[in-house]
Amino acid sequence: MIYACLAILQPAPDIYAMRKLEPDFYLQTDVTQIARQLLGKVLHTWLQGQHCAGRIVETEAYAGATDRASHAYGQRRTARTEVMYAAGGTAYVYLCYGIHHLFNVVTHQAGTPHAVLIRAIEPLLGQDTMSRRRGMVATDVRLGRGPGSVAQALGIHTAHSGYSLLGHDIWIADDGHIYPDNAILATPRIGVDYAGDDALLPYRFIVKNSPSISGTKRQNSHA
DNA sequence: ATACCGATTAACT
DNA sequence: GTTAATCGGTATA
Repeated sequence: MIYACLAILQPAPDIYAMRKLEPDFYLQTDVTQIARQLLGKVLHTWLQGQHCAGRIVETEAYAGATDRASHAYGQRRTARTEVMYAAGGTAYVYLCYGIHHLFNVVTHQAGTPHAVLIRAIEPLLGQDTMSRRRGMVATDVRLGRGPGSVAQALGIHTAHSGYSLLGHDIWIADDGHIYPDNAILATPRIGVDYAGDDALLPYRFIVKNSPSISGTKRQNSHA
C-alpha cells in the first residue's frame, strides 16, 4: 500500500539510477569542454519542498579573466562575482535586467573564475511545479527555454548563489543519456555584443532540434 | 548620492 | 522585427 503510493508520487524517470556529478567533473580545466559535457546531464532542484528536474540542452562557457564577456574579466572581484572564484561545483546566480535570475555552474579550481551558464532544459520531473512557477501550462515548450526561464521553473534565485552543487538543494546528475557530436552545434554566445572579438567565440553549445533551445533560427544555425 | 546598463523575456506590430 | 518592463550591480562624483 505504502509502496503503491510512493510509486504514484514518483512515477517519472528512473531518478534513483541517476549519478550525481562529483567534484572531479567540475574541477576540469577546460570550461568549453565542461559546457559541452553538460549537455544531456540532468539538473535537479529540491527547493520549496518540490523536486524538479530537466535535461540540459543549451549551455554557454565563460572563461573568466581572459574572456571579455565574463563578469570576472580581468580577474575582477566584486561582492557579486566573488562566488565565481570558489571551487568548481558551486552555483553562481545573478540578476539580469532587474528581472531574471540566471543560473551558472562554477568550474575549475578555486581562484579561477570559470563558469557555465545553463540556458535551457527539457523538463523531466515536476512539470506541475515548474508550470505553476512559470505561470503557464505544464506542457508548454517554453517551460525551460532561456536562462531566465530555467531558473524560474526550477525555483532558483539569487539567494542560491554560493550553494554547493554537491548538496541536496541543487545538483546535476548523469543518467547515461548521451548526445553524439553530430547532434550538437557550437555557436557564438547570446547577448554579449559588448565583448568585442570574444563575442564571436563558439562558446555556446546547443542540442540540434531540441524544442527548448532559445534564440532565433539564425542564432541556431551558425557553425 | 547619482547615473547608467545588462550573460532577458513576453507582448507587441 | 521591435520594444517596454524593471532593479541590482557597478562606476563615477
